[in-house]
Amino acid sequence: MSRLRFETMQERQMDESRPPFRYDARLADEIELRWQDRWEREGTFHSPDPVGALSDGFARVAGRPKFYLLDFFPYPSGIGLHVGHPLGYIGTDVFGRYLRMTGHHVLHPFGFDTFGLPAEQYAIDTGQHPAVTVQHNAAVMRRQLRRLGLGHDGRREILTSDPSFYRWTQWIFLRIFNSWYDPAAGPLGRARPIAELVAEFESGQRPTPDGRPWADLAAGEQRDTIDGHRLAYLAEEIVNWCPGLGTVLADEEVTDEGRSAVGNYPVYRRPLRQWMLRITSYAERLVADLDSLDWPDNVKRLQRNWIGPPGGPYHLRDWLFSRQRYWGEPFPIVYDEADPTRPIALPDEMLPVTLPDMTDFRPVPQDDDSDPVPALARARVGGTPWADVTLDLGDGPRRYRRELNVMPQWAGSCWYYLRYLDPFNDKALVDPPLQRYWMEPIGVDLYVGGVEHAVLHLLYARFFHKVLYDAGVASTPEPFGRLFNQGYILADAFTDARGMYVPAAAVTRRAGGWEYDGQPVTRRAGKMGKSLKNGVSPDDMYDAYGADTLRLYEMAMGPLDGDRAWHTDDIAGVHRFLQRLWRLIVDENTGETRPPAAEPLDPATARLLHQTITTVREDFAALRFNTAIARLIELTAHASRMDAVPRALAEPLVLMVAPLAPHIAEELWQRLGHPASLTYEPFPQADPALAAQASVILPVQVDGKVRFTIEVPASAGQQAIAEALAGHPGYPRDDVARLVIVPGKIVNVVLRRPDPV
RNA sequence: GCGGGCGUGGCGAAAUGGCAUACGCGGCAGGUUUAGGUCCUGUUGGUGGCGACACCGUGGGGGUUCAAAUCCCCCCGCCCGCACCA
Repeated sequence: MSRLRFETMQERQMDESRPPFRYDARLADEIELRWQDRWEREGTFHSPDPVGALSDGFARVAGRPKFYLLDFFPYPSGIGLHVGHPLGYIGTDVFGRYLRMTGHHVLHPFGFDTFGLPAEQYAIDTGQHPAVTVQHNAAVMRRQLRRLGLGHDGRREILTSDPSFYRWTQWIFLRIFNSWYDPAAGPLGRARPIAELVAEFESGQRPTPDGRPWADLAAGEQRDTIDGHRLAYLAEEIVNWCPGLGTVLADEEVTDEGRSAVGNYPVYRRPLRQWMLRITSYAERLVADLDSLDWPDNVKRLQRNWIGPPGGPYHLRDWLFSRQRYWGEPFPIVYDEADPTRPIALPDEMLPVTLPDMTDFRPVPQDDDSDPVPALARARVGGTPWADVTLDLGDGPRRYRRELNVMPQWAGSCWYYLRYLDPFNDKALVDPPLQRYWMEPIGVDLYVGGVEHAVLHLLYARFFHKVLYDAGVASTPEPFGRLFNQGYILADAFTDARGMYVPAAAVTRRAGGWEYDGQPVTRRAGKMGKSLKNGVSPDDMYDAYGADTLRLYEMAMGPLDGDRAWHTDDIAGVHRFLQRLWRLIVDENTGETRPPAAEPLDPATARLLHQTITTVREDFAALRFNTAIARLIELTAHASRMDAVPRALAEPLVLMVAPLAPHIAEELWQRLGHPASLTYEPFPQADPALAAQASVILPVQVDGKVRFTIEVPASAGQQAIAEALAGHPGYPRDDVARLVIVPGKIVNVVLRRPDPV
């Protein structure tokens, strides 16, 4: 193969020149698996709640400020991860570990969005049931992410397709269905229970649309009036109906010729009766409350543009909330056989409405002029249609017909962050004290994910949250106080003379170009993936370098919010850094811990250490992991030049590396004599007195060009610097028109201009 | 078209008004090694010079300032979003 061919154990044993205890992939693998086991065994990343089922151990962290750290959860792909996927997860893990070491009580949960089209499509493609494939795929991802050493509280993991979860998605739908928006309540209005609207009509406090007394309206008219106010309602909506595929399609799935992109079937624009959510009622609040959020400006702008200009012509339309597919949340709605168009909400006690098991759940092609048939129309339970059900809704057992649409992909992701707070609660969506403890005052303290969800997911989740806020379930007006968009990992792709992609891993760098199999190839930029043959598996990186090196490399590539190009060759740099760090503390020939020197730090080392602590703290706090790594590499290089590393340097260095490369740091920390995990060890504090320079070297410019430098006491002010300058032989004293002195920074000597002739 | 963003060594990048290129890759030289690889040390923007140095240099042009990669204007190039769609 290529440069990505990894050394075998046999080859390693033949290599006698390599020190046996050098930090390499083999040693990293052993260290990492051992610490991952220990973290799991000790529940290192379990975050105790103040009350309830997960409150054990809360006393230990009771005084700490809480921090709710959250990743956009993924849908579990069947293909497995490439190294681009976990970039954001590594970033939040590094940050979470830093927060724990700076005295925060961190909640960092993780879960999977397992309902929806990607999961259903994968199941269809592989001929298996989605309930099976999502479990399998989640297990694959769970293993790959665990191998990265991510510090999640695994007890809180949720899957949106789990009935114990989607029971509450249905419960939220019922809150929406049983609410109406009162624009007169408060400055921008709020949602109120539908029962209060009924009471206002009945008492005459609120006039009916045509002015007749409420009691004079027929029962059906009363129902239609009420239903017309609900935040969830049925309406005729123009959709892309593709009979050939048996489903409605998104605009993107329809070609310019009006046919389906898949299969090239005709697509018809036609009105169909669909569930809608009245998100437009919240438009003004969704715009106004953006001002309170610490979000990237471009995401706020996208949301504002999406919702529309302020003050009335809102373009935003209500949210089409039903799908004709199988793999989604059933609606908790039935229809009376005698009145089949008016929806009836099920009571909370009848939740969850579980999705029936179906062996053939694929959409079925239809005739051109037929209506779409939801997949659930074919579901049968014990020989009878799942749709037909006998229920007692208060007036004795009657026959009803179930709603056959399911909710869209987005439903579960609109509120999952609340369920992490109380995942086992079967009495409530979330226990109010837990909701208040973790969410107040700004909601999730940091939410990290890709910018591709800048509009829809974040807008829909804000809408759900505001409904829950109006209903008194959520106590903050917004779900996500701070948002951060991590960048994407791109990778070089290469094409040969015929324009065909060649495996990027087997391309080698040549002076002035690139070659594959002895032939020159052309480099092209592209997203990492199968089609460009440039995917890199994290498993290969573990085999070649270990997880700590992979983490460090991804964090060192550049700013977390920027796109960056993957270059496997560059990993060697951070791997060498970890090898040097290891060698400071471990004798790579014997495997013995080198006894750290006991003497105090020399002033220059102390100064560098404390300056490094200062900047690394600032960098971590601002998610600038790339520059933090540069400072730590410099400090390690300095330590490498010492005969023996004093404990007072080795320990803070290991602690500062720990958020980035936690496994090797734990191992070294233990070898330095600390039996407990360093997860909750205080992050080093800088001593300003030790960080201070006695003197500084100031560059002296003459007319803007640096000519020489002077050394002055660090505390020197304008006067002292001017005096030091006057004594320097390079100072052009007779021609100075102006002297600009910026203490601690620079001096600029402005010369007199010769008189124009 | 409209809106937004970006442009710095061979490459990823750092510097947000104050010595441009920290840190890493790659390159070059040396050490270790039978050799290659690994590892270690030094060096590495361009041009000129033996050299101390000098000049040029952050896409191009102009401006503000003692001082501009950074702030302003114009131009060029590239990227993203543009409405119910996962």
